[in-house]
Amino acid sequence: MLADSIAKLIEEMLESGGGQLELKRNEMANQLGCVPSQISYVITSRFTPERGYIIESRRGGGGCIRIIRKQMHKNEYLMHFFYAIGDSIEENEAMAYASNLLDGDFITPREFALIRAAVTGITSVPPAAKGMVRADIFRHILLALME
Amino acid sequence: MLADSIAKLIEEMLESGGGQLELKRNEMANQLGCVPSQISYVITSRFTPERGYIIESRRGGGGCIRIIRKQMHKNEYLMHFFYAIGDSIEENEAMAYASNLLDGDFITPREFALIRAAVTGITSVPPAAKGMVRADIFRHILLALME
DNA sequence: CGGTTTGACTTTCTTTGACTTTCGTTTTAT
DNA sequence: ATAAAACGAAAGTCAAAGAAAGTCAAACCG
Repeated sequence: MLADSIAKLIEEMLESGGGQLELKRNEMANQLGCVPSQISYVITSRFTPERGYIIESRRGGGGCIRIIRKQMHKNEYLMHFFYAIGDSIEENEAMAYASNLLDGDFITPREFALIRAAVTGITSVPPAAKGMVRADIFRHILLALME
Repeated sequence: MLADSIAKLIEEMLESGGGQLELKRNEMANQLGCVPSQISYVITSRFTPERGYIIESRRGGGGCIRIIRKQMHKNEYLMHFFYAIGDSIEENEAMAYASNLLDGDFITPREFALIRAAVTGITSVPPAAKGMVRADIFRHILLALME
């Protein structure tokens, strides 16, 4: 469906733009072969404030639409962990961090279990490298939690 | 009887879809030569929540009906993936599995993002070994989801 | 009578296009 | 040279048409 593929495109652009994007309505509509108001429809029906998006726009020559995915202060907290990790981390350290996240209601018990599975599930890596791989994974997970 | 054969068809589709399916009501009715509301009747009379089914739908252009079997049994479904993985898996394969889990409501969007983070976050592993590490992690995660 | 079948009608979501508003630029009048 | 007017290029709005699923009551078997 048209609306869905536009929404997907916008989400991808948001992703690669780190939560922000600017688009030209007419241009986009042209590329997708649809009428410009279709873009408006998708934005107003899918990227609403209730779902955590801020929309700004400017009309006239050189106008555009900006979409911003709101992020909460939670991210600052997560960032704190992100920098604390360093480039290698032991299993128990990682799980201590995860416990903090759970305690602070930043993750659910299931998500906690999932993180433990990921962090302890790297059996096929040489022992010397495990710490680095763990840190890798954990940092990526933190980033995912910030979305 | 009509209702029974529709129910049978849906059950078969559920089976081959690993417990989930998406159908277009009008299309199906057309193929079976019956009125669309007959499909609705079968779904509401046979695939009820009490019998372990989740029904979702969307109206309008491109709309559809999704049926998910949740009772019989989550772990069976997860096991299916567990064995399908093998001892090495590519990123896109892994994410395809994860998408299925998401579609089937076995994981939340956040959990999906978390899995992606784990699966794509193993940058500090020699390319040749990545597949194995990924498979490791993914299997562990599946086990975690089974509780 | 109880479960089926049907079809008319409703609701929801999508698509389109005509018309409006806003903004930057360019032209014109003083 | 400057202020006003005109123009064109966006985006906004809205209503109508279209596409699908939902509802419900009447008719129809068993």
